[in-house]
Amino acid sequence: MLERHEIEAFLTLGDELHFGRTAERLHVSTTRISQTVAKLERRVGAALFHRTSRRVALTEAGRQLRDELRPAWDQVNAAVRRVSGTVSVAFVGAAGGQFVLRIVERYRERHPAAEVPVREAQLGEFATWLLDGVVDVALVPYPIEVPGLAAGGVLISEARMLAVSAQDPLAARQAVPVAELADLPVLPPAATFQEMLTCVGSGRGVLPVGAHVRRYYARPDVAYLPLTGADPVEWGLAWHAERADARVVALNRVAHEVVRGGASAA
Amino acid sequence: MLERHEIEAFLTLGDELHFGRTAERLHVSTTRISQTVAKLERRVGAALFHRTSRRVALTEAGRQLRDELRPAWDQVNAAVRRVSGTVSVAFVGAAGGQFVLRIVERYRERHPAAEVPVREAQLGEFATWLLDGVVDVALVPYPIEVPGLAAGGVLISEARMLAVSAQDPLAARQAVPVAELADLPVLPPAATFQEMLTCVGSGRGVLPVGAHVRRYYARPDVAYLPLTGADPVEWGLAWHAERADARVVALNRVAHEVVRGGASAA
DNA sequence: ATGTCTTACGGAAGACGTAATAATA
DNA sequence: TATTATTACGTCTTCCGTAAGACAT
Repeated sequence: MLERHEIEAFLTLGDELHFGRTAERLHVSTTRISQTVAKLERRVGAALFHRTSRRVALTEAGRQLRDELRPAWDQVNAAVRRVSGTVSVAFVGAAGGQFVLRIVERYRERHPAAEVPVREAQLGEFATWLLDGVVDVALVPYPIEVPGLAAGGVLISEARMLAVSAQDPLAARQAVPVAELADLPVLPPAATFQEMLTCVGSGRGVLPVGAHVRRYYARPDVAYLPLTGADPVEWGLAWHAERADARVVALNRVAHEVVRGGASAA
Repeated sequence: MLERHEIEAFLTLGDELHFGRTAERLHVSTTRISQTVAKLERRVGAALFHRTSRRVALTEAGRQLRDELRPAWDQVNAAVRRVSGTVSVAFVGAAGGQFVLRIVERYRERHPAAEVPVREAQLGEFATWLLDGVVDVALVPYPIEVPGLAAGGVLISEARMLAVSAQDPLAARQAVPVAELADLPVLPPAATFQEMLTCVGSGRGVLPVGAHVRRYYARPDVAYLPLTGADPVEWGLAWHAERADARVVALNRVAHEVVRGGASAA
């Protein structure tokens, strides 16, 4: 019945309520949106938008169509994304980005039609992203303690180190036994990792980190010491348990292949 | 992502597993189906059909896509049909057809984009049709005793008459009191109305009918007599209670307007 | 040999953008 | 007057059918 470009023009205009922004999002001219929507209204036989040159609003019929069409159309697109292997991936931290890129590269070789967008997530965000469907998979530090998320198994294991201020007397030592942590001012989680390192650098506390941080977050104000006796930091993929999918298992398999193929943590 | 004609070609070919029949159903050439499906497969990045010049079958990916795409696409079309006012209507009996056509004509005036297919149903069929979604609304004799169906109110009320064989001594009388029915061989329901009238004509029994039957089913072998004292026969619209919809209420309203506007039973 | 899917190619429909116009605040 | 939607029109993609080819039974 309706053509794809009509559906997308209608739904986007229903979101934006503005022909210019709609055209921009759809990478066409505003003219096209105007004509497409007009044609769609003729076809449906009812006005879908009230519009003056100053305001755009959905009519009752438009609201009804949007409410019914949006979920259905989303499902259509989800179906083709799944069959084409399109997966969106997030990573946490700089090293994760490096590693994810290698995984995605290998995955793309096997799914040439798949689009695999990669985004960076902050430590505090990734759980929400996965649960809300912002991304399908994320490379995150284990263990995952969020209910509803599933883990794909450890991919990277790295030594745990301690980030301390370069000014701190600790910085002169070779290593710190893990038992000493109890006596040190360990920083609480913050929104971004750089933020926490800045706190470390200013001497407000210390922070246990993975070994890769030494290389990816080298700073003059922060020193990194081995945390002797500590458990290693482990990384792996995570996803929304109920939305698990042929695509995510495929991506997880590829990730483990990349690891076995000699790729190791930074 | 996918174009309408691609989706329809894919889903139809998934049904038919035959390019020729698919092309026929879609009113295009087989060439088009071949090219469209080929393009779709390139776009998705996976073969959707195994095919030789002798056999067509869905691949695993094709099966998956079909299973996910079909319900989503059906929803898209249902949304469009609802907003455009498209309704499918069935009627029972010849007089019902006349009346339904008048209702539909008026309805179409108000919903110029609506397609309103009209079909005839046999007495024994209409409930199944409504429950299965074969049609959205039906004009049927009341009362409706099928659970799950809703009634739109009496539209037509006509005198009840008795169909008897022209050979029967009864045929000579002016009328039959309803009390006498208990002593007469009333025919049980059969698949079609003509079938039952044939039984009446052959003298196997009598049949209470609505007054319009006298005019629409006049036969030399059947005579119609007033059934004095009997309740009238009532007709009205029926629909699937849970799928009730702006369209069916609109159609029901139009039907009542047509009745009030001076249109009466045959 | 026949039925069936695919490739080659010319024609038509319509999707698209630029420029000019109308309408609102 | 400035912003925004609509109309007019020419271009160009691509959808489509006919005819010929390839393939399987």
